[in-house]
Amino acid sequence: MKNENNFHRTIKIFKALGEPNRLRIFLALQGRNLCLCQIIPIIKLAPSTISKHLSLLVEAGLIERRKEGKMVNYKGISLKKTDSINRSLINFIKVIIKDKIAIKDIENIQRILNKSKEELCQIYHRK
Amino acid sequence: MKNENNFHRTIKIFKALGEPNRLRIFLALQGRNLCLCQIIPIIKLAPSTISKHLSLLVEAGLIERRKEGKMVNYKGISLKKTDSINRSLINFIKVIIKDKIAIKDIENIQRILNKSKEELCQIYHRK
DNA sequence: TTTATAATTCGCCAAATGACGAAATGTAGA
DNA sequence: TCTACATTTCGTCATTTGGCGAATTATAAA
Repeated sequence: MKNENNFHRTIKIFKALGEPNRLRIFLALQGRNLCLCQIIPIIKLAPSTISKHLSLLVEAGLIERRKEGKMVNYKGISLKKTDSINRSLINFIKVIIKDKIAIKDIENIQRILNKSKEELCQIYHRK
Repeated sequence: MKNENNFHRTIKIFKALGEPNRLRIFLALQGRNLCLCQIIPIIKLAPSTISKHLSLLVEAGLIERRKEGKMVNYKGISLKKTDSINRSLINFIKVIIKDKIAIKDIENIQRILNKSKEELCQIYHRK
């Protein structure tokens, strides 16, 4: 991997993860596939805001976007095909993921996964 | 170390390093002691701006401040007494430090270290 | 092809950020 | 004590960021 762009890529990564709601989204997507409608009840922000956050995380190469029908699934980058910068992020993630806020979010995710995506989408569309 | 504050501490770290000039300052201070007047010719910003950046890095626990007479020396946190978050940062640093921008800054530092601190201070005071 | 709906883009606003120069602070030496 | 000077704090400004709702896009189903 070229070192030339490491600096700018690093800035993007730090900027992306330096915002509390984005860090929470990023941690929620570790080893987990979630679509926008599932992230809304975790982060509790407007769909458009969350969508923007997700785009920034994709831009930084921290999560992956995959379209599936009408829905768009997001997940944390797979650890196998990571470059040296991403690899060094993994330890970081392992530490932060044990944090109170992250744990609370993940508990919340368990509850959300019991509901269908369709049901979750209806909640925010009906208002 | 308590996990409770990891989240907020992580935000502070990412925020601090997500700004190009601060990342450059942070990298310049890895294994190196520099005072404000030495950082000015590297980063080329107003003393007050650099001072503010340094304060943010101190706040995030990424660098240390030590007063020595009229001057204030800064250096990267020592790796020995680091906690788990800092330890996981070290790998990151090792990757970024090889970047073009960081290398250019460090070459510049070599030239600056040949000048006396007094001389460097005079440069920005005379205007 | 029309309709419903999941997500994104757009336009706006308030708050935060990064920059500067001027003023203030603190220390060393005269 | 007075002066010089290294750094920080303060006040201001332009730019960026994060939030929202409305409009748009894209896809699946009717």
